[in-house]
Amino acid sequence: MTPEKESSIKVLVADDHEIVRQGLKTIISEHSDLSIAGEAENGNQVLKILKKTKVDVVLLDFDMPEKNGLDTLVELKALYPKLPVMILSIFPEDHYGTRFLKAGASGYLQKSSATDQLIDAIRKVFNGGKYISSALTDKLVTGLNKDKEQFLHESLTDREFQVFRLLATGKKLKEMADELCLSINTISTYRSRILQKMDMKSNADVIRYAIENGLSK
Amino acid sequence: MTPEKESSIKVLVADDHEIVRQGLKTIISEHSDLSIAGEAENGNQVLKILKKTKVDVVLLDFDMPEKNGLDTLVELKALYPKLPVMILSIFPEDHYGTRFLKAGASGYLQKSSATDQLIDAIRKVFNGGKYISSALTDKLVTGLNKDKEQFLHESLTDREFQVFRLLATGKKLKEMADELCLSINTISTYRSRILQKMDMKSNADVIRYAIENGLSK
DNA sequence: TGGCTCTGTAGTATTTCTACTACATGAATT
DNA sequence: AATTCATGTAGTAGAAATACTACAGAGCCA
Repeated sequence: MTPEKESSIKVLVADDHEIVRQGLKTIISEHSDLSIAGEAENGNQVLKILKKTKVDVVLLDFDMPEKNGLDTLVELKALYPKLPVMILSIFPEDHYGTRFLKAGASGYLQKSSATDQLIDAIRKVFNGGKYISSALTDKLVTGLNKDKEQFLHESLTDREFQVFRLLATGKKLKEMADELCLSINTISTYRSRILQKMDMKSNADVIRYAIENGLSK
Repeated sequence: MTPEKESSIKVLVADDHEIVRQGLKTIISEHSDLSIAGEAENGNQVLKILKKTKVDVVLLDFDMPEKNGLDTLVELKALYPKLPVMILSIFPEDHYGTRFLKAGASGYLQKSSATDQLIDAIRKVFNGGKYISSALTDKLVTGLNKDKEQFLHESLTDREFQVFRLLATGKKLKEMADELCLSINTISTYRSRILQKMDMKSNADVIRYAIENGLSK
């Protein structure tokens, strides 16, 4: 492990894939102004580490089990409003980016991005800036003036959207309820609201939509 | 980069995520009996590298753009039947594992696996073995001995296929039963047989398969 | 020719889903 | 301040899906 420098930006790496964590650690430790503050497999570990360790920037995987990126982000921002959080995801930013930025993320980066971009992004959010791709910037700018909903799913609330994603992968009510610690009936209510908002009739429509719009793989 | 040793196992790393490639390279180069033969962002690059370079094992990401893992795997095995290929995926092996093994992969590993498992797997497939989880082994023993069908759905009977198509569009049991003038229970039986034959767990899998294989608009 | 396996079919019992209803907050609007 | 709307949450009852079992005919193979 790179010896921690006093002046370096301390980065907490959170991803459930060990391989990805390894990649991030390697990339970060190759830059002398950055260092690893710690690593976490899920959102709960992130919170635990933050209690004990000084962290300057959190790199948070979107899609973690147990406690996912969005939930973790919300908690994180409640506890540490000033801590910059970068979201990492395998999905294109134009589909999910705005949701995370609204929830307080400082940036959103696809995992397929170049390492240079990652480093840039970390430095930028450390200095209080936001990091978003130019594609997303365009979308935000045009989206503010023009018709708001380019995508049907953008009208969903965060909770609804969580359920939407689970629904799209064919999860059962019970599984979703367990995962989100909610009643089966609550999930079912979300489902109804999703179908209504998106003008759909069945789970199959949701799955199809998710696949066709790259929200599910 | 680690200097290449004459005796080491040369691994080609193929993944569209630079971060993941970096992680894989780091992990591999920490083991003295392994080395990096090259890296590729997509299937075409894999083929290009193989033409010029000696490679002992290919680590292939399931989900690459331009040319995905399965397509690449098939081409690879056609050109280099003896070259061991490990599939890496973010998905649990019980969802997709068998498909890849049927197509000639030497192993299937989730990206969330421990690095030790990755190293074990590479060594094992290099020595001509197969690397699969024990959960998956059970499944295979029951299903793999038969001749491979090019498409999973080809093993369905006509009736089953009719139901398959209806299922894939999200039709309800009652609707299907009416359309085919059969009992709801009969449709349900077909559904079970479809899932069993195609190694699937839910209607969502069917819908996904149908979309991805152009069997559903 | 007897026995297997595959296919087409359906009933029963249980589990899961869904529609409908309800209520508490908090934000927005009048 | 009062009211309305959006959101997060859950209960109940009825509908739908599913698992399990069963059985008959067709074809196969030994």
